[in-house]
Amino acid sequence: MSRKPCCVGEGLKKGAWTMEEDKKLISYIYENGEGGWRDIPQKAGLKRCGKSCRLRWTNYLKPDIKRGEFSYEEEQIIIMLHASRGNKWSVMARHLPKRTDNEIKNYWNTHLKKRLIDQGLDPVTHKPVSSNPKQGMPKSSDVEDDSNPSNPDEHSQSRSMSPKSLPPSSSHNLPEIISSDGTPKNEGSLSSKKHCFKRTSSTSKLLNKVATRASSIANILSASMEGTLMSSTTLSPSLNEFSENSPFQMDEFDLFPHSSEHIVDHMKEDIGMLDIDLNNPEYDFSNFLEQFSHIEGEEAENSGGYNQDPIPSDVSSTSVDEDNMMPDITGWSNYLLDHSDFTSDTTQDYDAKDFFI
DNA sequence: AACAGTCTCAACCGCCTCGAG
DNA sequence: TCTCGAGGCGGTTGAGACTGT
Repeated sequence: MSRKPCCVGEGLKKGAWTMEEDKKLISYIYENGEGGWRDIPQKAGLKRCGKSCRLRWTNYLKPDIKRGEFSYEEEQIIIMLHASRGNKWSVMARHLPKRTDNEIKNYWNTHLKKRLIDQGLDPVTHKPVSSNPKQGMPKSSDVEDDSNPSNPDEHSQSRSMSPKSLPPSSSHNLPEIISSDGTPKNEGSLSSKKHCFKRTSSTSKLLNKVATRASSIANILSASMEGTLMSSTTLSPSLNEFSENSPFQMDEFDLFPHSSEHIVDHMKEDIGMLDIDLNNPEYDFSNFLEQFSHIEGEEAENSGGYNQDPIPSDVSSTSVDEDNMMPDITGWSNYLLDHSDFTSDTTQDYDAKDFFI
C-alpha cells in the first residue's frame, strides 16, 4: 500500500518562498500558533502544502533559529556526535542550541564530511580508509610544508593557495580560526578556502584532539554555569587565543545554565564502566567512543527503543532542552578534566596546526 | 565580459514513527 | 489490534551564488 503524497494538489506552488509568503506564514503562526499544518496553507492564504509550510517555519522562519557560520565548538560537537551516533541530525540539533537538523545536515555534507574524507577518514566510521593507501597518506611535500615548527602561525594565511589547487574539503579545517595577522575569523572564517593542513592518518589521534578541545569547552561551560566565566577561565592556549581575538562571545555559551548534574554523573558512571586508560597519551580514543556508543545503545534498548536519544522524545528537532543539553560532551569533558595528566599533556603541546595533522 | 565548473543550502521527496480513534 | 493521518526524519535535488579561466 502506498501512501498518497501529502503535497499533491492543483495549483500548489513549489520552490523558493517569497517574502510575501513568509509574511503570511509568520503572521498566521504568531496569531494561531504551530500545529495543524495541513490546514495552515488554506487558513493563511498560501498555495503551499502543509508540509512545505512546516519545513519553511522550522528550518528558516522560526525566530529562535541561529543562522550563519558554525562556531568552532559547534563543529566539534557535530563531529563527536556523528562519530558516536551517525547521521542522526535531529539528535545533533538537540545538542546544538538554535541549529536545525537541516542546517547541521547541510553543514556536514558540504564541509565536515569532505574534511574527513580529505584527511583519509571514512566519514561514516571516522576511521582511516584502508582500501586506498593513498588516502590518509599526505604527500611528502605537504608534510614538509606543514611540519615546520619554527613558525606555527604560518598555518593560517601562509598556507593560502588558490582554491583550485586544494581539495574541496581543505576549505574548512578546524584550526582556521585566527588569521596569521591576528584578525578574527569568525564570520565566514571557517569556510575560508585558502588554507591547507596536514592530514591525519589516525582516527584516534583526531579524537584525542577532539577530546582535548572538549575539555576546553567544558571549562567554558562550567564557568558559564557557575557565572564565573572570565578572561582568567582556564582554556587551552589556542582557545584562549580564539576567544580573545575573535568576535566570538563567551555568553554564547551561557546557553546551558541549568545543566543537570545527574546527567553528568550518569555519563561518568557510563565512562567508569569502560575499560579505558585516558591517562595514557597513546590511548585510542576511538575505542572509547565505540564502547561508549555500545553502552548507549544498550541503554536505549533497555529503555524501550533502539538508538533512542536520552533526551525526551517530546523535544522537537529544533527546540532546546537546556536541562539535557550536551550530556555526552559534558560527560566526556568532565571525565577528561579529572584526568589532568592526560589533558594537560595534550593541551600544553596543543597548537591549532596539530589538530588535524 | 562571458562562460564553465564548483559550491552552498533551501526545499523537496518519500519513508518512518506514533498517537488517536 | 488495526487503520489512518500528522508530524518527524534523513537523503537528495537544483537554483543561485561564487570562482577561475
